[in-house]
Amino acid sequence: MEFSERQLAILNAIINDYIETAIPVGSRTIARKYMPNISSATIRNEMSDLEHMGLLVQPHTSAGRIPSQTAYRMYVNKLIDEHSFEKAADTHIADDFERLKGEMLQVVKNAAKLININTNYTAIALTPQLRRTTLKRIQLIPVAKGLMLVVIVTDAARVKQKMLNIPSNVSESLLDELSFVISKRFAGQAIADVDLNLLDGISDIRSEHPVFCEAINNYLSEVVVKSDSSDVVLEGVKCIFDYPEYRDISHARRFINLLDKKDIIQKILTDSTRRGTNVIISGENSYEELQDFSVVTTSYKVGSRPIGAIGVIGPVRMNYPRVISVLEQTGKALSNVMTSYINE
Amino acid sequence: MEFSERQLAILNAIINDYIETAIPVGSRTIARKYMPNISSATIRNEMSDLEHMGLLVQPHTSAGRIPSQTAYRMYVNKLIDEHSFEKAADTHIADDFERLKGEMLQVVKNAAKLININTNYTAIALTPQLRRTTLKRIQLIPVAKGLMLVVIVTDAARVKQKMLNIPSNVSESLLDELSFVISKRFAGQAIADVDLNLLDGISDIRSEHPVFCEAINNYLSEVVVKSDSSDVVLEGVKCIFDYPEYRDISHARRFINLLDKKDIIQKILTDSTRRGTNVIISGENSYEELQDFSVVTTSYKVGSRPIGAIGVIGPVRMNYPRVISVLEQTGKALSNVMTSYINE
DNA sequence: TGTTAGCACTCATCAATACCGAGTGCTAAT
DNA sequence: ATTAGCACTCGGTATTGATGAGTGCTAACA
Repeated sequence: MEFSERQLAILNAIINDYIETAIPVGSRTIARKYMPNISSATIRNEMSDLEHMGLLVQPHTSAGRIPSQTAYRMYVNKLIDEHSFEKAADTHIADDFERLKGEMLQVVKNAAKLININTNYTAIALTPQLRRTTLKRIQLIPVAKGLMLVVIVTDAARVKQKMLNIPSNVSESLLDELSFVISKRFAGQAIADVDLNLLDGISDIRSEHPVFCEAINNYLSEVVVKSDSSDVVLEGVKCIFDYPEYRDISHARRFINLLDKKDIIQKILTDSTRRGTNVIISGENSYEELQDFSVVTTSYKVGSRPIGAIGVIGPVRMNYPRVISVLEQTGKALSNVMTSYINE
Repeated sequence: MEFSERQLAILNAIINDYIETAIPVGSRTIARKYMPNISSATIRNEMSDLEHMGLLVQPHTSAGRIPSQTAYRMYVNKLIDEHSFEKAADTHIADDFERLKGEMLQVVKNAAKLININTNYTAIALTPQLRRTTLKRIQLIPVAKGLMLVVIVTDAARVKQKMLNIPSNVSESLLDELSFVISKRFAGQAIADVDLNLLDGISDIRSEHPVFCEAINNYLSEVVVKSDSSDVVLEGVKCIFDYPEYRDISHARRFINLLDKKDIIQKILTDSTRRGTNVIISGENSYEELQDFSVVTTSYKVGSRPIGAIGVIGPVRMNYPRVISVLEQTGKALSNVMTSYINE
């Protein structure tokens, strides 16, 4: 598809105006605000053409036009190609991070809060994923007869724990010993590679408590594969009410429903962990649940290894340049913190 | 204040009807649905009296009446006095819990989910509070140069962790040794009582690394005092949209705002941890933020020691009998799980 | 003296109606 | 190719009137 300079200018003007005001924009508005030296009639003709090309949509006759999903897509692609979002947000994110070191979960929550404040959209985030981290230490702690707590600590200072049933003849000292041996043998390796069967010198334990060893192995492989929905962080849900498209209660309802289903958010964030910055407009392609919302995400890393993702969710009419800029800045700062824990 | 039998019956009818329908109820409705053998005119007279006593409110002339805050209070007090809520909810909560054992955080989340499903109001919960639990184990884990992770495990199988800065001359083996010594010395005691200064045989460590020991002590006393907002669990936010009073966007907005400020929820739940079942109607007394909402909470325990709280938040026109019943059942089941971890 | 029928009055809600204004498409003139 | 002009569309808002649920009061009744 080919566009004239002027068509592009008009399209851009419409997108920007609509993002700002949420009101369908008409030809006179464009003429007055953006291009005073051509008449509204001319713009009308161009707009008509743009509509036939599928870039503009008219909610009803005698209303102005709004950008189509395709138009947003073009706009965002150009934005990313030209890196023209970079100057869009002048924040103190990097500085703010300096004061916010702490346990990983908290760091990610703080990141979400910063994103929320700087964009005024609902921030979403995924805490560091175990699959992409290495083991620091494992601790098996007796809790009650037949019950123990497994605590896994990773290089990203992430802690994950779970209760496991154990045979009642497993002694406390055995748990201690095993904790020590496993931690020693597998420290620094990917969680996915931890496997009791590879452990020398405990064949007696293995043969005496096969069920027990099996249970630990199972948990380890499970914890690596399944990021559960409790890994999702939300911040600033209330922000949607600031946007007129959610005046209508049914829209607001769909939004809250979406956020209530953490597994969808988790899936989106997990997907985008491997992808770097990513924009999903109105749930394009997959994600029917995201109809009428846009999601922008980016990943954060330890070194060059992506371990989690942050993002925002909001109306399709989103301030993409600002959002992308804020996310990239935050992602970078977050990666720095994560990495510094490990490489120092 | 004195009431006739009939006045009480009428008041009760109004409350029940309004809870069910959310429509101001008029004299004819009462006559038709609840007391067909007296005329609407008589009921009108009684209602007029009840209004003068401050138990009914008229949204505007020529509308029916709705119960006042005082009326709800009376109603709830009677409910609790007479234990007449007990038959209000026939659930499978206790059974459902059987299948849901796991790590504490997850158990509490599941409890919240059950409450939400069984009441259709937004469930809130506070995870087990460290101040009220005893130490199981403490682990100091080196994460980077000058940085360690403190992991505290309690008898309620709750895990809490934080990053702490440490002097760079503190060695890995020292951390290991200290972990072992502290755990051994203080296991089974209240977290609040853990104090490195009471520890024999480490005076050399104390004198060599005073800052370091201080930091640990500080963190321990801090973690006990401050339940932070990350201890709050929410489930089923979307439910408010099922109730007509939140059709109005501004009400919905206030609700979401409230939930977004976790610290208020946390405060309410912390307060009610020591109180057993507790009903706050329209934020009576304290809590201005709760204007127009009601909160019902109950605590859960290890043995007889309350360690956390669960509850619901919803419209003042709430189905109190059912909610109280569900909460008490869930609280009991939750307490059983918590206690069983420890006493077996 | 408590209860009830009857009636005038109030007011939210809803449907019908008209009007305004922003916007379009088309045509003819420049 | 551009623009001025004009008829037409249609959502939003304001107005009006009818409807009905509800009240308060009074007078009659048991």
